[in-house]
Amino acid sequence: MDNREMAQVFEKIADLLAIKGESVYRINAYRRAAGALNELGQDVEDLWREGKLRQIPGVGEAIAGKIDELLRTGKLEFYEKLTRQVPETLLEVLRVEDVGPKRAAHFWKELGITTVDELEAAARAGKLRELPGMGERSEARILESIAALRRRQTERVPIGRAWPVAESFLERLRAVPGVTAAEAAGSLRRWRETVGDLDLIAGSNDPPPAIEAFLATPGIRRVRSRGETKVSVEMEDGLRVQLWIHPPERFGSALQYATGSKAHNVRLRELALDRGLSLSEHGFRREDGSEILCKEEEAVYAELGLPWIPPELREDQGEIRTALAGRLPRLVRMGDLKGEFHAHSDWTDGACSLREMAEGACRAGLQYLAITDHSRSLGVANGLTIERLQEQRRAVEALQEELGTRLRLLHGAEVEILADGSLDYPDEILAELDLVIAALHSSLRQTQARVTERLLAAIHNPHVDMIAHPTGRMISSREGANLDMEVVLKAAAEAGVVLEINAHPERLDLSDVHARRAIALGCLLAINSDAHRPEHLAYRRYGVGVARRAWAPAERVINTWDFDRVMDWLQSRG
DNA sequence: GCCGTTTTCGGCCCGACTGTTTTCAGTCG
Repeated sequence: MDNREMAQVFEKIADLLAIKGESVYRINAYRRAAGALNELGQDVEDLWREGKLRQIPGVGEAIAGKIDELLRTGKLEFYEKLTRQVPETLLEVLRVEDVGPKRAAHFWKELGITTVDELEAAARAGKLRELPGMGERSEARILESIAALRRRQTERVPIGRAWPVAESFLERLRAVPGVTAAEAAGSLRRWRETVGDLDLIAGSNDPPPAIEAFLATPGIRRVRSRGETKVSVEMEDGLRVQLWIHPPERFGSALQYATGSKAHNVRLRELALDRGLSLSEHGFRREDGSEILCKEEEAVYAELGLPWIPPELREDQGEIRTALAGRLPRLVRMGDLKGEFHAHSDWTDGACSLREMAEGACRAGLQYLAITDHSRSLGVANGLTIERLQEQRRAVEALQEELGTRLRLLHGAEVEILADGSLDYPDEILAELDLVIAALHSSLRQTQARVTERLLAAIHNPHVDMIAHPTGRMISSREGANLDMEVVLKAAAEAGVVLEINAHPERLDLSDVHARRAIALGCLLAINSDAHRPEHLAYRRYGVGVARRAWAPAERVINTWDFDRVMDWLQSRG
């Protein structure tokens, strides 16, 4: 049982306890433990073997005991007992918007409803409106929510789709007279790999025109709620977008609050309470009731004796302690990236010529670009035979002649790690390349032992400089290989092989959690677009988001290095 | 159920919006 599966068990326990009407604090304890497991960065089973479960924040005696039982037996008697008391299918009912634990319990106990289908039938039959606290409108609202739930393909949307939608709203809002600022908040601003919905904050003393502009944005299916200062809509594809409008003098407090994460904000509130202040989206309130307004987010942190903390770190993963100690890293920024190490051309499955890719890199302000087309075994991508690879090298050299010093080209390849762990080109061919990226594209479903062994073999090949998208996952569609990541990261650190953060928004592989662990273990990282056309170079911003969430200092990301330093490094590898 | 430079018990964030209510409960973030 991996961390994610175990976290899901604890999330379910929390929901079932909520339906039972248990103490919210007990419920939250399970949610916190689930969150901690998701953010752990290493296999919980390793900590378990070392007897270190209690070191996980939010895991005490009781939950440690449950983790132990789950790992020993694969089952949990406590969970099974709960599901005998509360039907497990009610968890599905909770996913309906506007139905929380209280209503779910109510519907179940009064009407025997245990599934979404039964809830829908009851609503259509006009039975919900008869319950106390319910009425016709609540019933209609629940029917709408059920329809919206069925339209939504997935609960969370990849960040690569979310940002462009957010930007279309923000652009309109910023053009409204009286709007002093408009920013994305929530998990989008923290650059999580997927977001549940979009949270936007605007500063204005005159909300109505801002709300009008917001509602005039194309693609809205329906308005979910609309108040004086807050409005919420659902897009055609089910994505939810909400806007809060605050007076400009409170914009910083509002943005800080809405950016979260919840756990981060709870910690900040504790710090505020220590200072006799209470903190909310409206700002600080002193004990005498007077207010401290924060126009800028920096002021919120300054009031608590903290430097501004980058949103990507706000996950309650030690950022506040580190900030108090003045030890926050100088995180890598988009503007730090000087080169791209992973790009394709029409020699394989790219859409554009070498020259078009090079021009794109120049427009993106890059100093250097590595052409790394696919190797011969990747037939679907028209992988390069040795002859074509060598022909391509001459073409790259010719293009370099033309480009002069505008852009430095590297000739490399994205070389298949074959099912037996060997590489797709012989060593003497690899030795001719400026840069060798090894990658898994096939046989991802092998056992953990086998697929890990393949990757280790690649890492130990002296010609391999970098590993592309280590797990091969696709966020919306495919689980990655079941790697023993701890072993892989340690081997990469030891061999000096760079691990890619593939910036394609469907990959983001390494993930934030694994990248952070990689940094802790001493690995070097690269942020690569894996561009198949020049516009894909813009994906790098998503990779930067992942790297920042991993606490990556610029120094550890080799794209921040000058071309000369990159060449020195490659030569030192032989 | 967890946690501790306010330690082993007593805290654990808080406001907007909606709908059903004449003052509040539920949900959400």
